[in-house]
Amino acid sequence: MRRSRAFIPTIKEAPSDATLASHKFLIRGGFINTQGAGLYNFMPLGKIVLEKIRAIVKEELDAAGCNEVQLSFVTPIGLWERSGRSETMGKEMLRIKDRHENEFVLSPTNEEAMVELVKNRVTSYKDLPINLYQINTKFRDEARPRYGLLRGREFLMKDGYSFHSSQEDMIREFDLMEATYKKIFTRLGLDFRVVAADSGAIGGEGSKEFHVLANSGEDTLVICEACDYGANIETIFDNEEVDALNEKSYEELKESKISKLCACGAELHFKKGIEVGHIFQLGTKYSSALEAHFSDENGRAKPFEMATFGIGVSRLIAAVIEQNHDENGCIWTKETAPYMVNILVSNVKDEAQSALAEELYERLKALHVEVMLDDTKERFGFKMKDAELIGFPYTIIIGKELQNGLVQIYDRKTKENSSINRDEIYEKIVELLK
RNA sequence: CGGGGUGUAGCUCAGUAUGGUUAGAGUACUUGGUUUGGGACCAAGGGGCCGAAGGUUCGAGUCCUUUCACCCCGACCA
Repeated sequence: MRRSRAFIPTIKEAPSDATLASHKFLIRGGFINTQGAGLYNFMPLGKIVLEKIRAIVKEELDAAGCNEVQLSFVTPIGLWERSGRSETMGKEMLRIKDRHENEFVLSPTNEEAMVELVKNRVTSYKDLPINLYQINTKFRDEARPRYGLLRGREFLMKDGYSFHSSQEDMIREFDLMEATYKKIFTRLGLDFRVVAADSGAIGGEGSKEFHVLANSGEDTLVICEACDYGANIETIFDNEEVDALNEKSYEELKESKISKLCACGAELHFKKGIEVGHIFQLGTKYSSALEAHFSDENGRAKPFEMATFGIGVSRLIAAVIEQNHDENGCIWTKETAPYMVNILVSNVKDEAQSALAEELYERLKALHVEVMLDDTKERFGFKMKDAELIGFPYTIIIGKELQNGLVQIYDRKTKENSSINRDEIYEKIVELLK
């Protein structure tokens, strides 16, 4: 993409309401803009990142044997009345009426709809197990949306549901999804932890959360560095005790509770996390309520054993930036960067600079490298600041050193600026991208 | 949903206690010139139903009423 043709409205000042780095930089960098409270538009850069994350989620789930579907976003209220969640989820569900005064809900999650989809279509134990997922818009009418993409009302989430003939098989799938989620977050280049969690409004027994570690995280995690143990603090302490923790008088709580939690006995640490994934063992809660049955080996009707699996896809965009940024802007990981390479022409009026940039641009495009050519007439400093704000992993600087036969590669993460002979730059950048 | 706050240029904000020329600054944008390796400088421009609706007044960005939106603290939550 040529910068001169791209719609990337970067701005110098962040909106006054943005407090988090991800919120500020995603807006300043022209990735997203605010449509209303908790509502965001994805502009070209944001859309590219969103699609990249979505693609990785899909690839790994498909590889694990899941089936992608797409459910309607608007659902009849009756669906929610049958499960009882019309009551229990309350105002979190946004209700609307059509011209006939029929009531509908903008789906906040889809257990009911997915059970209805499978009910009477999967009727035998021979058809099980089955794992269905979708990556689709959700709407939760949060009492107080905030923090940009981290807590919007409308968001993109992957929600998956598996159906089984036995609890053992459901647990097998649960473990498979845990492993799959680890692959996904590892590919995204994130530092994350899996912790024991509360099941909350979704219901169910065993549940694990996946947290991206970041100081701005809303959740507090108790983590053992020696073994795999980790838990959301909500599972260990009640609210009063959590308040006590915030006042740093937690030594006694630690003595009384935490010390008994970790089998290996090593020291436990508190860390802040952003929840980006949550997997639940549901059992038969929804299949029973909605009378979704299959026939077992003896011809007896049984409700499906179920599990459910969520990933906050749009939230992940913000999580990547919360974990990877500096004072100048975004630092994308290799799998999330909207463009891997930015070719910066310091002075577009200099024919030698432009010619080399054009040549490199065409060669990299031919290799299917995601490359931006900054061919705008801005000054060098402006372009550098812009490149840092957007967060291209590599910027090839073609500027005044070209008269000495040199160009530079600026590494966004390390901030190193290394000079390369102009004849070696193509091979060098291809090497870096491997 | 409780408590607090803010709506004035694309963005960040002055101006509102005490009503009174043609509503301001910075930034962004346009044009010209000078610059040219870290968000340049000079000059000249364009851009506002002062959130909306009523009201008081000779006169309202400013006062009154209603309403909408947004933000912050809490409670709640992927």
